[in-house]
Amino acid sequence: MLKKERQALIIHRVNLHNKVLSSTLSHEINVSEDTIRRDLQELADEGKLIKVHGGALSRSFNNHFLPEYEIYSFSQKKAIAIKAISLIQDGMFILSSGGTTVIEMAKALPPQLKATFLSGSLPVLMEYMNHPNIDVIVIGDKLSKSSKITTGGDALQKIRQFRADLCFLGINAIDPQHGVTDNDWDVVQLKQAMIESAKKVVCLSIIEKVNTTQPIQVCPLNKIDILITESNPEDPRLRPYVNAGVRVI
Amino acid sequence: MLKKERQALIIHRVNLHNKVLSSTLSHEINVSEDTIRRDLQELADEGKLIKVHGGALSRSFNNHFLPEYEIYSFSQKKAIAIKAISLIQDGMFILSSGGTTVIEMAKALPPQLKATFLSGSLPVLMEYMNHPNIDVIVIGDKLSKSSKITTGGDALQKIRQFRADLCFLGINAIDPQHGVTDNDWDVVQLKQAMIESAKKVVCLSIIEKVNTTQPIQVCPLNKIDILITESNPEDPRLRPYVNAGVRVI
DNA sequence: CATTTGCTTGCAGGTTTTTGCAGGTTTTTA
DNA sequence: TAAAAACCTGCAAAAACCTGCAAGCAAATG
Repeated sequence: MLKKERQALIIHRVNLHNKVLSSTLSHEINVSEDTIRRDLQELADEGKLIKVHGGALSRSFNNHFLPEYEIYSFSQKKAIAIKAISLIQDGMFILSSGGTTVIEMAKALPPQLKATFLSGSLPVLMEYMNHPNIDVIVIGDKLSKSSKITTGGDALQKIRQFRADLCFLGINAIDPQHGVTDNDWDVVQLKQAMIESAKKVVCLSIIEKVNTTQPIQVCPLNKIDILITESNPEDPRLRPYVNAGVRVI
Repeated sequence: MLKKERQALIIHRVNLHNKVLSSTLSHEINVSEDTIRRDLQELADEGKLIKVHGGALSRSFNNHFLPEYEIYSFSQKKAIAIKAISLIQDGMFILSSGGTTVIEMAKALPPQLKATFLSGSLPVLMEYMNHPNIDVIVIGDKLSKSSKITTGGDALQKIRQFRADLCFLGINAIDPQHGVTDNDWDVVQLKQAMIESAKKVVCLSIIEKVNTTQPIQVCPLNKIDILITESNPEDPRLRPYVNAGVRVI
Protein backbone atom coordinates (compact mmCIF):
# COMPACT_ATOMS: atom_id res chain seq x y z
CA MET A 1 0.00 0.00 0.00
CA LEU A 2 1.24 3.42 -0.94
CA LYS A 3 2.04 5.93 1.75
CA LYS A 4 -0.41 8.55 0.50
CA GLU A 5 -3.07 5.92 0.15
CA ARG A 6 -2.53 4.90 3.72
CA GLN A 7 -2.68 8.47 4.91
CA ALA A 8 -5.90 9.06 2.98
CA LEU A 9 -7.38 6.05 4.70
CA ILE A 10 -6.31 7.36 8.08
CA ILE A 11 -7.93 10.71 7.41
CA HIS A 12 -11.08 9.06 6.29
CA ARG A 13 -11.10 6.95 9.43
CA VAL A 14 -10.55 9.99 11.58
CA ASN A 15 -13.36 11.91 9.94
CA LEU A 16 -15.66 8.95 10.23
CA HIS A 17 -15.11 8.00 13.86
CA ASN A 18 -13.63 11.23 15.17
CA LYS A 19 -10.72 9.30 16.62
CA VAL A 20 -8.26 6.57 15.75
CA LEU A 21 -5.82 4.48 17.76
CA SER A 22 -2.31 3.87 16.49
CA SER A 23 -2.44 0.26 17.60
CA THR A 24 -5.70 -0.44 15.77
CA LEU A 25 -4.51 1.18 12.57
CA SER A 26 -1.18 -0.59 12.76
CA HIS A 27 -2.92 -3.91 13.06
CA GLU A 28 -5.48 -3.20 10.34
CA ILE A 29 -3.15 -1.81 7.72
CA ASN A 30 -0.39 -4.19 8.64
CA VAL A 31 2.47 -1.79 9.12
CA SER A 32 4.46 -1.07 12.23
CA GLU A 33 3.15 1.35 14.80
CA ASP A 34 6.14 3.54 14.14
CA THR A 35 4.96 4.05 10.60
CA ILE A 36 1.49 4.95 11.77
CA ARG A 37 2.94 7.37 14.27
CA ARG A 38 4.97 9.03 11.57
CA ASP A 39 1.88 9.27 9.38
CA LEU A 40 -0.11 10.84 12.16
CA GLN A 41 2.70 13.26 12.82
CA GLU A 42 2.83 14.32 9.19
CA LEU A 43 -0.92 14.70 8.90
CA ALA A 44 -0.95 16.69 12.10
CA ASP A 45 1.74 18.97 10.70
CA GLU A 46 -0.46 19.53 7.66
CA GLY A 47 -3.36 20.32 9.93
CA LYS A 48 -5.46 17.40 8.76
CA LEU A 49 -5.97 16.00 12.23
CA ILE A 50 -4.94 16.44 15.84
CA LYS A 51 -2.39 14.00 17.19
CA VAL A 52 -2.77 12.82 20.76
CA HIS A 53 -1.06 10.23 22.88
CA GLY A 54 -2.12 6.86 21.51
CA GLY A 55 -3.70 8.02 18.27
CA ALA A 56 -5.37 11.05 16.73
CA LEU A 57 -8.59 13.06 16.80
CA SER A 58 -10.59 14.74 14.08
CA ARG A 59 -10.03 18.44 13.81
CA SER A 60 -13.62 19.30 13.00
CA PHE A 61 -14.65 17.48 16.15
CA ASN A 62 -12.84 19.88 18.38
CA ASN A 63 -12.37 22.85 16.14
CA HIS A 64 -13.06 25.38 18.85
CA PHE A 65 -10.11 27.19 17.50
CA LEU A 66 -9.02 26.64 13.93
CA PRO A 67 -5.43 27.78 13.57
CA GLU A 68 -4.93 30.47 10.99
CA TYR A 69 -1.48 29.34 10.02
CA GLU A 70 -2.62 28.76 6.48
CA ILE A 71 -3.11 32.45 5.96
CA TYR A 72 0.62 32.87 5.79
CA SER A 73 1.18 30.27 3.08
CA PHE A 74 -0.99 32.08 0.58
CA SER A 75 0.15 31.82 -2.95
CA GLN A 76 -0.31 34.73 -5.29
CA LYS A 77 -3.63 33.44 -6.44
CA LYS A 78 -4.85 33.15 -2.90
CA ALA A 79 -3.86 36.74 -2.28
CA ILE A 80 -6.01 37.69 -5.25
CA ALA A 81 -8.81 35.55 -3.91
CA ILE A 82 -8.80 37.36 -0.57
CA LYS A 83 -9.09 40.73 -2.25
CA ALA A 84 -11.88 39.47 -4.49
CA ILE A 85 -13.84 38.08 -1.58
CA SER A 86 -13.84 41.44 0.13
CA LEU A 87 -16.16 42.66 -2.63
CA ILE A 88 -18.79 40.04 -1.95
CA GLN A 89 -21.70 40.72 0.34
CA ASP A 90 -24.51 38.54 1.61
CA GLY A 91 -27.39 38.15 -0.80
CA MET A 92 -25.43 39.02 -3.89
CA PHE A 93 -25.88 37.28 -7.19
CA ILE A 94 -22.52 36.51 -8.77
CA LEU A 95 -21.37 35.32 -12.17
CA SER A 96 -17.97 33.69 -12.43
CA SER A 97 -15.88 32.32 -15.26
CA GLY A 98 -13.37 29.51 -14.95
CA GLY A 99 -9.65 29.50 -14.29
CA THR A 100 -7.39 28.66 -11.42
CA THR A 101 -7.70 32.09 -9.87
CA VAL A 102 -11.44 31.74 -9.60
CA ILE A 103 -11.01 28.25 -8.15
CA GLU A 104 -8.84 29.71 -5.42
CA MET A 105 -11.48 32.30 -4.73
CA ALA A 106 -14.15 29.62 -4.49
CA LYS A 107 -12.02 27.68 -2.02
CA ALA A 108 -11.48 30.72 0.14
CA LEU A 109 -15.11 31.81 0.45
CA PRO A 110 -15.95 32.32 4.13
CA PRO A 111 -18.24 29.54 5.37
CA GLN A 112 -20.96 31.83 6.68
CA LEU A 113 -21.36 33.70 3.37
CA LYS A 114 -24.83 33.47 1.84
CA ALA A 115 -24.97 34.36 -1.82
CA THR A 116 -25.84 32.87 -5.21
CA PHE A 117 -23.05 31.84 -7.57
CA LEU A 118 -23.41 30.98 -11.22
CA SER A 119 -20.76 29.29 -13.33
CA GLY A 120 -20.16 26.87 -16.15
CA SER A 121 -16.73 25.76 -15.03
CA LEU A 122 -16.74 22.27 -13.57
CA PRO A 123 -13.72 22.69 -11.26
CA VAL A 124 -15.13 25.95 -9.93
CA LEU A 125 -18.53 24.36 -9.42
CA MET A 126 -16.95 21.53 -7.46
CA GLU A 127 -15.58 24.07 -5.02
CA TYR A 128 -18.85 25.96 -4.77
CA MET A 129 -20.59 22.66 -4.13
CA ASN A 130 -18.53 22.06 -1.01
CA HIS A 131 -19.55 25.36 0.50
CA PRO A 132 -22.24 25.00 3.17
CA ASN A 133 -24.37 28.07 2.59
CA ILE A 134 -24.18 29.43 -0.93
CA ASP A 135 -26.64 28.63 -3.68
CA VAL A 136 -25.11 27.35 -6.88
CA ILE A 137 -26.52 27.52 -10.36
CA VAL A 138 -24.94 25.45 -13.09
CA ILE A 139 -24.80 26.78 -16.62
CA GLY A 140 -25.44 23.81 -18.82
CA ASP A 141 -24.32 23.08 -22.38
CA LYS A 142 -21.65 21.15 -24.21
CA LEU A 143 -18.54 20.71 -22.12
CA SER A 144 -15.30 21.93 -23.62
CA LYS A 145 -12.57 19.50 -22.55
CA SER A 146 -9.75 21.96 -22.91
CA SER A 147 -11.19 24.75 -20.81
CA LYS A 148 -13.45 22.56 -18.65
CA ILE A 149 -16.36 24.93 -19.00
CA THR A 150 -19.65 24.64 -20.79
CA THR A 151 -19.85 26.54 -24.06
CA GLY A 152 -22.52 27.11 -26.65
CA GLY A 153 -25.76 28.87 -27.41
CA ASP A 154 -27.65 27.52 -24.44
CA ALA A 155 -24.98 28.71 -22.06
CA LEU A 156 -24.95 32.19 -23.61
CA GLN A 157 -28.71 32.44 -23.55
CA LYS A 158 -28.87 31.38 -19.92
CA ILE A 159 -26.29 33.93 -18.86
CA ARG A 160 -28.20 36.69 -20.62
CA GLN A 161 -31.29 35.85 -18.59
CA PHE A 162 -29.58 36.98 -15.43
CA ARG A 163 -28.77 40.36 -13.99
CA ALA A 164 -25.88 39.81 -11.60
CA ASP A 165 -24.39 42.13 -8.99
CA LEU A 166 -20.85 41.05 -9.71
CA CYS A 167 -18.99 39.21 -12.41
CA PHE A 168 -15.62 37.64 -11.65
CA LEU A 169 -13.48 36.97 -14.69
CA GLY A 170 -10.28 35.01 -14.46
CA ILE A 171 -8.44 36.54 -17.39
CA ASN A 172 -5.55 35.42 -19.58
CA ALA A 173 -4.26 38.76 -20.76
CA ILE A 174 -4.95 42.43 -20.26
CA ASP A 175 -3.43 45.45 -21.90
CA PRO A 176 -4.23 49.18 -21.72
CA GLN A 177 -4.72 49.42 -25.45
CA HIS A 178 -6.52 46.19 -26.32
CA GLY A 179 -8.32 45.61 -23.05
CA VAL A 180 -8.98 42.02 -22.01
CA THR A 181 -7.97 39.40 -24.56
CA ASP A 182 -8.11 35.62 -24.73
CA ASN A 183 -7.31 32.76 -27.07
CA ASP A 184 -10.45 30.64 -27.11
CA TRP A 185 -13.43 31.86 -29.06
CA ASP A 186 -16.01 29.97 -27.04
CA VAL A 187 -14.61 31.29 -23.80
CA VAL A 188 -14.55 34.82 -25.16
CA GLN A 189 -18.22 34.64 -26.07
CA LEU A 190 -19.11 33.46 -22.59
CA LYS A 191 -17.11 36.18 -20.92
CA GLN A 192 -18.70 38.81 -23.12
CA ALA A 193 -22.14 37.59 -22.17
CA MET A 194 -21.18 37.65 -18.51
CA ILE A 195 -19.89 41.19 -18.78
CA GLU A 196 -23.15 42.34 -20.33
CA SER A 197 -25.20 40.65 -17.64
CA ALA A 198 -23.39 42.08 -14.64
CA LYS A 199 -23.60 45.43 -12.90
CA LYS A 200 -19.93 45.35 -11.95
CA VAL A 201 -17.15 43.52 -13.77
CA VAL A 202 -14.15 42.35 -11.73
CA CYS A 203 -11.05 40.98 -13.46
CA LEU A 204 -8.72 38.64 -11.58
CA SER A 205 -5.21 38.21 -12.90
CA ILE A 206 -1.74 37.50 -11.67
CA ILE A 207 0.54 40.45 -12.35
CA GLU A 208 2.50 38.34 -14.82
CA LYS A 209 -0.41 38.40 -17.25
CA VAL A 210 -0.91 42.15 -16.98
CA ASN A 211 0.31 44.05 -20.07
CA THR A 212 0.20 40.98 -22.27
CA THR A 213 -2.16 40.26 -25.15
CA GLN A 214 -3.90 37.31 -26.75
CA PRO A 215 -5.46 37.06 -30.22
CA ILE A 216 -9.14 37.66 -29.43
CA GLN A 217 -10.58 40.67 -27.66
CA VAL A 218 -13.03 40.05 -24.84
CA CYS A 219 -13.79 43.66 -24.06
CA PRO A 220 -12.19 47.11 -24.04
CA LEU A 221 -10.85 48.54 -20.82
CA ASN A 222 -13.85 50.77 -20.17
CA LYS A 223 -16.11 47.77 -19.57
CA ILE A 224 -14.03 46.79 -16.56
CA ASP A 225 -14.86 48.20 -13.16
CA ILE A 226 -12.25 46.55 -10.97
CA LEU A 227 -8.90 44.88 -11.58
CA ILE A 228 -7.37 42.65 -8.91
CA THR A 229 -3.81 41.35 -8.89
CA GLU A 230 -1.56 40.03 -6.16
CA SER A 231 0.52 43.18 -6.40
CA ASN A 232 -0.38 46.46 -4.74
CA PRO A 233 -2.19 49.22 -6.63
CA GLU A 234 0.89 51.46 -6.73
CA ASP A 235 2.77 48.98 -8.89
CA PRO A 236 3.95 50.95 -11.99
CA ARG A 237 2.73 48.12 -14.21
CA LEU A 238 -0.79 48.91 -13.04
CA ARG A 239 -0.54 52.68 -13.51
CA PRO A 240 -2.14 52.75 -17.01
CA TYR A 241 -5.25 51.07 -15.68
CA VAL A 242 -5.65 53.47 -12.81
CA ASN A 243 -5.31 56.33 -15.28
CA ALA A 244 -7.94 54.74 -17.50
CA GLY A 245 -10.42 54.89 -14.65
CA VAL A 246 -10.27 51.26 -13.57
CA ARG A 247 -10.37 50.66 -9.84
CA VAL A 248 -7.23 48.67 -9.10
CA ILE A 249 -6.99 46.64 -5.90
CA MET B 1 3.76 0.27 -28.00
CA LEU B 2 3.60 3.97 -28.61
CA LYS B 3 4.05 6.49 -25.86
CA LYS B 4 0.57 7.97 -26.16
CA GLU B 5 -0.95 4.54 -26.23
CA ARG B 6 0.93 3.59 -23.10
CA GLN B 7 -0.12 6.72 -21.32
CA ALA B 8 -3.73 6.18 -22.29
CA LEU B 9 -3.50 2.72 -20.81
CA ILE B 10 -2.04 4.09 -17.62
CA ILE B 11 -4.84 6.62 -17.27
CA HIS B 12 -7.42 3.97 -17.83
CA ARG B 13 -5.76 1.81 -15.23
CA VAL B 14 -5.66 4.65 -12.74
CA ASN B 15 -9.30 5.49 -13.29
CA LEU B 16 -10.26 1.88 -12.94
CA HIS B 17 -8.34 0.96 -9.81
CA ASN B 18 -7.74 4.39 -8.32
CA LYS B 19 -4.07 3.60 -7.99
CA VAL B 20 -1.19 2.13 -9.90
CA LEU B 21 2.29 0.99 -8.90
CA SER B 22 5.27 1.87 -11.05
CA SER B 23 6.69 -1.60 -10.57
CA THR B 24 3.50 -3.37 -11.66
CA LEU B 25 3.08 -1.21 -14.73
CA SER B 26 6.69 -1.60 -15.70
CA HIS B 27 6.36 -5.33 -15.54
CA GLU B 28 3.04 -5.45 -17.39
CA ILE B 29 3.86 -3.10 -20.22
CA ASN B 30 7.41 -4.33 -20.43
CA VAL B 31 9.24 -1.05 -20.27
CA SER B 32 11.67 0.18 -17.68
CA GLU B 33 10.44 1.73 -14.47
CA ASP B 34 12.15 4.95 -15.50
CA THR B 35 9.87 5.21 -18.50
CA ILE B 36 6.82 4.61 -16.36
CA ARG B 37 8.02 7.23 -13.93
CA ARG B 38 8.46 9.71 -16.73
CA ASP B 39 4.98 8.91 -18.00
CA LEU B 40 3.51 9.39 -14.57
CA GLN B 41 5.36 12.65 -14.22
CA GLU B 42 4.02 13.94 -17.52
CA LEU B 43 0.48 12.86 -16.78
CA ALA B 44 0.73 14.46 -13.38
CA ASP B 45 1.91 17.71 -14.97
CA GLU B 46 -1.14 17.59 -17.21
CA GLY B 47 -3.30 17.04 -14.18
CA LYS B 48 -4.52 13.65 -15.31
CA LEU B 49 -3.44 11.89 -12.13
CA ILE B 50 -1.55 12.44 -8.92
CA LYS B 51 1.93 11.07 -8.67
CA VAL B 52 3.11 9.70 -5.36
CA HIS B 53 6.17 7.83 -4.19
CA GLY B 54 5.84 4.37 -5.66
CA GLY B 55 3.18 5.01 -8.27
CA ALA B 56 0.17 7.26 -8.79
CA LEU B 57 -3.36 7.87 -7.57
CA SER B 58 -6.44 8.94 -9.44
CA ARG B 59 -7.45 12.52 -9.09
CA SER B 60 -10.95 11.73 -7.89
CA PHE B 61 -9.34 9.61 -5.22
CA ASN B 62 -7.79 12.65 -3.68
CA ASN B 63 -10.74 14.92 -4.31
CA HIS B 64 -13.22 12.77 -2.54
CA PHE B 65 -10.65 11.38 -0.17
CA LEU B 66 -12.30 8.01 -0.27
CA PRO B 67 -9.97 5.10 -0.83
CA GLU B 68 -11.62 2.51 -2.99
CA TYR B 69 -12.04 -0.08 -0.32
CA GLU B 70 -13.90 2.44 1.76
CA ILE B 71 -16.57 3.19 -0.81
CA TYR B 72 -19.59 1.27 0.18
CA SER B 73 -19.76 -1.95 -1.84
CA PHE B 74 -16.94 -0.84 -4.06
CA SER B 75 -16.14 -4.02 -5.93
CA GLN B 76 -19.80 -4.74 -6.53
CA LYS B 77 -20.24 -1.35 -8.09
CA LYS B 78 -17.23 -1.95 -10.27
CA ALA B 79 -18.71 -5.23 -11.45
CA ILE B 80 -21.94 -3.44 -12.33
CA ALA B 81 -19.99 -0.78 -14.19
CA ILE B 82 -18.29 -3.38 -16.37
CA LYS B 83 -21.60 -4.93 -17.35
CA ALA B 84 -23.15 -1.54 -18.05
CA ILE B 85 -20.31 -0.56 -20.34
CA SER B 86 -20.89 -3.60 -22.49
CA LEU B 87 -24.17 -2.00 -23.59
CA ILE B 88 -22.52 1.11 -24.92
CA GLN B 89 -21.53 1.45 -28.55
CA ASP B 90 -19.70 4.11 -30.46
CA GLY B 91 -21.85 7.03 -31.49
CA MET B 92 -24.52 6.50 -28.89
CA PHE B 93 -26.24 9.31 -27.06
CA ILE B 94 -26.53 8.51 -23.39
CA LEU B 95 -28.37 10.03 -20.44
CA SER B 96 -27.12 9.29 -16.96
CA SER B 97 -28.25 10.14 -13.47
CA GLY B 98 -25.96 10.51 -10.46
CA GLY B 99 -24.84 8.07 -7.80
CA THR B 100 -21.67 6.19 -6.99
CA THR B 101 -22.54 3.33 -9.33
CA VAL B 102 -22.70 5.69 -12.28
CA ILE B 103 -19.44 7.32 -11.19
CA GLU B 104 -17.77 3.93 -11.28
CA MET B 105 -19.13 3.38 -14.74
CA ALA B 106 -17.79 6.73 -15.89
CA LYS B 107 -14.35 5.85 -14.55
CA ALA B 108 -14.29 2.52 -16.32
CA LEU B 109 -15.26 3.75 -19.78
CA PRO B 110 -12.72 2.45 -22.29
CA PRO B 111 -10.45 5.24 -23.56
CA GLN B 112 -11.20 4.76 -27.23
CA LEU B 113 -14.98 4.97 -26.81
CA LYS B 114 -16.63 7.78 -28.75
CA ALA B 115 -20.08 8.70 -27.58
CA THR B 116 -22.07 11.59 -26.14
CA PHE B 117 -22.93 11.64 -22.45
CA LEU B 118 -25.40 13.90 -20.75
CA SER B 119 -25.70 14.38 -17.00
CA GLY B 120 -26.47 16.88 -14.28
CA SER B 121 -24.41 15.21 -11.60
CA LEU B 122 -21.21 17.09 -10.86
CA PRO B 123 -19.15 14.11 -9.65
CA VAL B 124 -20.20 12.09 -12.68
CA LEU B 125 -19.39 14.99 -14.98
CA MET B 126 -15.94 15.29 -13.46
CA GLU B 127 -15.24 11.72 -14.47
CA TYR B 128 -16.63 12.19 -17.95
CA MET B 129 -14.45 15.25 -18.31
CA ASN B 130 -11.31 13.20 -17.77
CA HIS B 131 -12.17 10.91 -20.65
CA PRO B 132 -10.23 11.69 -23.84
CA ASN B 133 -12.81 11.03 -26.53
CA ILE B 134 -16.38 11.34 -25.35
CA ASP B 135 -18.53 14.42 -25.75
CA VAL B 136 -20.11 15.71 -22.58
CA ILE B 137 -23.21 17.81 -22.20
CA VAL B 138 -23.94 19.44 -18.88
CA ILE B 139 -27.51 19.84 -17.72
CA GLY B 140 -27.64 23.20 -16.04
CA ASP B 141 -29.89 24.48 -13.26
CA LYS B 142 -29.83 25.03 -9.52
CA LEU B 143 -27.44 22.66 -7.82
CA SER B 144 -28.83 20.50 -5.06
CA LYS B 145 -26.15 20.21 -2.40
CA SER B 146 -27.41 16.96 -0.97
CA SER B 147 -27.56 15.00 -4.19
CA LYS B 148 -24.92 17.03 -6.07
CA ILE B 149 -27.04 17.16 -9.19
CA THR B 150 -28.82 20.02 -10.89
CA THR B 151 -32.57 20.09 -10.33
CA GLY B 152 -35.39 22.30 -11.49
CA GLY B 153 -37.53 23.24 -14.44
CA ASP B 154 -34.67 24.12 -16.74
CA ALA B 155 -33.03 20.77 -16.19
CA LEU B 156 -36.27 18.92 -16.84
CA GLN B 157 -36.97 20.93 -19.96
CA LYS B 158 -33.50 20.33 -21.31
CA ILE B 159 -33.72 16.59 -20.77
CA ARG B 160 -37.04 16.47 -22.58
CA GLN B 161 -35.40 18.03 -25.64
CA PHE B 162 -33.25 14.99 -26.17
CA ARG B 163 -33.91 11.56 -27.54
CA ALA B 164 -31.24 9.30 -26.12
CA ASP B 165 -30.27 5.77 -27.05
CA LEU B 166 -29.66 4.72 -23.48
CA CYS B 167 -30.46 6.00 -20.04
CA PHE B 168 -28.42 4.81 -17.06
CA LEU B 169 -30.13 5.23 -13.72
CA GLY B 170 -28.33 4.62 -10.46
CA ILE B 171 -31.27 3.62 -8.32
CA ASN B 172 -31.89 3.53 -4.61
CA ALA B 173 -34.61 0.93 -4.43
CA ILE B 174 -36.48 -1.42 -6.73
CA ASP B 175 -39.33 -3.77 -6.04
CA PRO B 176 -41.49 -5.97 -8.29
CA GLN B 177 -44.68 -4.36 -7.06
CA HIS B 178 -43.73 -0.68 -6.76
CA GLY B 179 -41.07 -0.52 -9.42
CA VAL B 180 -38.24 1.95 -8.94
CA THR B 181 -38.59 4.19 -5.91
CA ASP B 182 -36.52 6.98 -4.38
CA ASN B 183 -36.61 9.47 -1.52
CA ASP B 184 -35.89 12.84 -3.12
CA TRP B 185 -38.64 14.53 -5.07
CA ASP B 186 -36.30 16.57 -7.27
CA VAL B 187 -34.26 13.54 -8.18
CA VAL B 188 -37.40 11.56 -8.95
CA GLN B 189 -38.58 14.20 -11.38
CA LEU B 190 -35.27 14.19 -13.18
CA LYS B 191 -35.20 10.43 -13.46
CA GLN B 192 -38.74 10.40 -14.79
CA ALA B 193 -37.80 12.91 -17.45
CA MET B 194 -34.77 10.84 -18.39
CA ILE B 195 -36.86 7.69 -18.68
CA GLU B 196 -39.26 9.43 -21.04
CA SER B 197 -36.45 10.74 -23.20
CA ALA B 198 -34.61 7.47 -23.71
CA LYS B 199 -35.21 4.55 -26.02
CA LYS B 200 -33.83 2.07 -23.52
CA VAL B 201 -33.79 2.43 -19.73
CA VAL B 202 -31.03 0.68 -17.81
CA CYS B 203 -31.15 0.50 -14.02
CA LEU B 204 -27.94 -0.01 -12.06
CA SER B 205 -28.24 -1.28 -8.52
CA ILE B 206 -26.34 -3.36 -6.04
CA ILE B 207 -28.26 -6.52 -5.21
CA GLU B 208 -28.70 -5.29 -1.66
CA LYS B 209 -31.07 -2.59 -2.84
CA VAL B 210 -33.13 -4.97 -4.92
CA ASN B 211 -36.49 -5.78 -3.34
CA THR B 212 -36.46 -2.71 -1.14
CA THR B 213 -38.69 0.36 -1.41
CA GLN B 214 -38.47 4.10 -0.85
CA PRO B 215 -41.34 6.58 -0.40
CA ILE B 216 -41.63 8.05 -3.90
CA GLN B 217 -42.21 6.10 -7.08
CA VAL B 218 -39.96 6.87 -10.03
CA CYS B 219 -41.56 4.46 -12.47
CA PRO B 220 -43.31 1.11 -12.64
CA LEU B 221 -41.40 -1.99 -13.66
CA ASN B 222 -42.63 -2.02 -17.24
CA LYS B 223 -40.74 1.16 -18.05
CA ILE B 224 -37.46 -0.58 -17.37
CA ASP B 225 -35.69 -2.42 -20.15
CA ILE B 226 -32.58 -3.69 -18.42
CA LEU B 227 -31.60 -4.27 -14.79
CA ILE B 228 -27.93 -4.68 -13.88
CA THR B 229 -26.64 -5.92 -10.54
CA GLU B 230 -23.36 -7.42 -9.47
CA SER B 231 -25.09 -10.77 -9.03
CA ASN B 232 -25.80 -13.17 -11.86
CA PRO B 233 -29.21 -13.28 -13.57
CA GLU B 234 -30.11 -16.62 -12.02
CA ASP B 235 -30.12 -15.15 -8.52
CA PRO B 236 -33.54 -16.00 -7.00
CA ARG B 237 -33.85 -12.42 -5.78
CA LEU B 238 -33.92 -11.33 -9.42
CA ARG B 239 -36.46 -13.91 -10.54
CA PRO B 240 -39.51 -11.59 -10.25
CA TYR B 241 -37.94 -9.13 -12.63
CA VAL B 242 -37.12 -11.71 -15.25
CA ASN B 243 -40.70 -12.91 -15.03
CA ALA B 244 -41.95 -9.35 -15.45
CA GLY B 245 -40.12 -9.12 -18.76
CA VAL B 246 -37.11 -7.11 -17.63
CA ARG B 247 -33.80 -8.14 -19.14
CA VAL B 248 -31.56 -8.91 -16.18
CA ILE B 249 -27.78 -8.90 -16.58
C1' DC C 1 18.21 9.54 -50.71
C1' DA C 2 21.25 11.05 -47.16
C1' DT C 3 21.31 13.98 -43.31
C1' DT C 4 19.71 16.36 -39.62
C1' DT C 5 16.97 17.12 -35.89
C1' DG C 6 14.34 15.93 -32.12
C1' DC C 7 12.06 12.71 -29.33
C1' DT C 8 12.07 8.43 -26.73
C1' DT C 9 14.07 4.97 -24.00
C1' DG C 10 17.19 2.34 -21.03
C1' DC C 11 21.05 2.52 -18.04
C1' DA C 12 24.68 4.04 -14.75
C1' DG C 13 25.49 6.62 -10.77
C1' DG C 14 24.32 8.91 -6.83
C1' DT C 15 20.49 10.79 -3.84
C1' DT C 16 16.26 10.65 -1.27
C1' DT C 17 12.33 8.34 0.85
C1' DT C 18 10.33 4.87 3.32
C1' DT C 19 10.18 1.54 6.76
C1' DG C 20 11.16 -1.42 10.65
C1' DC C 21 13.89 -2.05 14.62
C1' DA C 22 16.83 -1.25 18.72
C1' DG C 23 17.50 1.26 22.78
C1' DG C 24 16.25 4.71 25.85
C1' DT C 25 12.66 8.25 27.54
C1' DT C 26 8.15 9.93 28.64
C1' DT C 27 3.30 9.35 29.61
C1' DT C 28 -0.51 6.78 31.22
C1' DT C 29 -2.76 3.81 34.30
C1' DA C 30 -3.71 0.58 37.83
C1' DT D 1 4.93 4.12 42.43
C1' DA D 2 5.75 0.54 39.28
C1' DA D 3 4.40 -1.72 35.14
C1' DA D 4 2.68 -1.06 30.60
C1' DA D 5 2.03 1.48 26.76
C1' DA D 6 3.33 4.98 23.82
C1' DC D 7 6.87 7.83 22.37
C1' DC D 8 11.29 9.58 20.29
C1' DT D 9 15.98 9.22 18.12
C1' DG D 10 19.10 7.28 15.33
C1' DC D 11 20.31 3.78 12.15
C1' DA D 12 20.37 0.66 8.19
C1' DA D 13 18.47 -1.75 4.21
C1' DA D 14 15.45 -1.63 0.48
C1' DA D 15 12.97 0.73 -2.66
C1' DA D 16 12.07 4.55 -5.33
C1' DC D 17 13.84 8.59 -7.23
C1' DC D 18 16.53 11.94 -10.15
C1' DT D 19 20.19 13.45 -13.53
C1' DG D 20 22.84 13.06 -17.34
C1' DC D 21 24.08 10.45 -21.25
C1' DA D 22 24.12 7.74 -25.31
C1' DA D 23 21.84 4.48 -28.41
C1' DG D 24 17.76 3.92 -31.17
C1' DC D 25 14.18 5.59 -33.84
C1' DA D 26 11.17 8.58 -36.70
C1' DA D 27 9.83 12.54 -38.87
C1' DA D 28 11.45 16.45 -41.30
C1' DT D 29 14.68 18.66 -44.28
C1' DG D 30 17.93 19.69 -48.00
